[in-house]
Amino acid sequence: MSIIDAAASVFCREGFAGANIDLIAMEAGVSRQTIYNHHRDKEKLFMAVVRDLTERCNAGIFATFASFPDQPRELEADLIGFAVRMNQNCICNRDGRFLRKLIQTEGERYPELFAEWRDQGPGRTWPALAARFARLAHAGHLAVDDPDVAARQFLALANAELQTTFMLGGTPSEDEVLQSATHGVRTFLRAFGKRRSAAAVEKQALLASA
Amino acid sequence: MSIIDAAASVFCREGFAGANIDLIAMEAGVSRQTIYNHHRDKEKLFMAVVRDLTERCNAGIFATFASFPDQPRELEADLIGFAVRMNQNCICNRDGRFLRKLIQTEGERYPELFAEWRDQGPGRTWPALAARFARLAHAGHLAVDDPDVAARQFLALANAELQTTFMLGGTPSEDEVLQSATHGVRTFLRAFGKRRSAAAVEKQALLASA
DNA sequence: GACGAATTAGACAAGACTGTCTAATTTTGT
DNA sequence: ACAAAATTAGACAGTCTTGTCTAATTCGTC
Repeated sequence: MSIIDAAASVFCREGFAGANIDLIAMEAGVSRQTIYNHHRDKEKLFMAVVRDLTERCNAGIFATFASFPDQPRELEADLIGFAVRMNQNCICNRDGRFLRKLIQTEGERYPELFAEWRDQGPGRTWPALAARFARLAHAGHLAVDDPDVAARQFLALANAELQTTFMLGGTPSEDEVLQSATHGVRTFLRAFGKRRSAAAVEKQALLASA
Repeated sequence: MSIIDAAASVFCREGFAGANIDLIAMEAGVSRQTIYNHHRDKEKLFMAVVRDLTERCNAGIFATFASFPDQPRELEADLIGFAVRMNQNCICNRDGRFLRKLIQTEGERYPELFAEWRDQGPGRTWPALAARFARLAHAGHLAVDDPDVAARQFLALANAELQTTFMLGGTPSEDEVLQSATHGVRTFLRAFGKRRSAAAVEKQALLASA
């Protein structure tokens, strides 16, 4: 395991103050001196960890965005799939859990560092997701007035049933993720989905059975 | 400030490992020895803090539940008001912020303590809120199939726009809370509200003006 | 005012951690 | 194979923290 990975793990478990450099060195399989060679001190190491996690999470998020159903076949199923992927690849995975915890626990102590995270993370990802929903609405698949609000509500709904688990730092099971996403997307579509005419439904049923 | 209050404040700011008993004593305006007299050691003090916060938060939550619009006059406005009160009195206030942070930062370290919190907190409040929505649906004001899901989604929607602020431990402004609640309740009602007939709307308008 | 209980300041031992230093060893590039 | 660079183990000083102890002081109650 790399120094940064080991440090992320220990900082998350023990908090900044409780993290022990010797322990990080042990978990990373290097000597303490090597850590001090690469990163001047504990604080610099911590900042490197947050930067690394932010970058990796962003990469994961944008990769997942690429699978957004811009041209949905089955809107509900496609959005549920997207919500599940979002959860599994960006929110419930190691990097996501670690970054969330570090921001929650140490965010107030490092204002400028987390201002950077805010700009690079949510500041870039929310508009990108909102743009997807705007396109979906423009293509006539959704009745959305404010895409920014819709994007936030989409994820809030998809995660609605996972909050308690997230609180304690746990990882929801695949089933829980699927359940929450399914319920969330259904509610989302009850609010923003376009009622299809009876004719359209019949036509689709015919196409599906053919 | 009482010992427990000062301890809550310091534990939140610094984390368990980083919290300094001398600092807690100073902020509480007592000597360190007095703290050791009342609470055997740092860990016992920490547990007392979590228990106290859980109790106070629960009290606030149930007090706020009492203002749930069981017989709504204006469903949207009433639910927005409830969502705002929930946020201001239970989630954004001192106790709510502190308890959330302590659970997020130290939850994994004290499994049995936080199992207790889970039972006493979410385990009691979620069913209570779900029962309110079930009654509202039964009275014909909502079209809800699963009240538990609806309750979770209601709060998730009401807080959808406050997540980033919560992450960093900040307190959203009154305006932000109102905005988020308004958007959230509107979406909630688009999903679960019953379309009123034109006649019903006219009748209600007449009653209101009378 | 007097007596018992609670509180205080301060010293203290024991332990933990950070960050530095050194000298030896290993790895890397050529 | 050799030289430069990186890594290692271990010791070390300095600082901080917890939890205990003691003796003096204050507080509450009668």
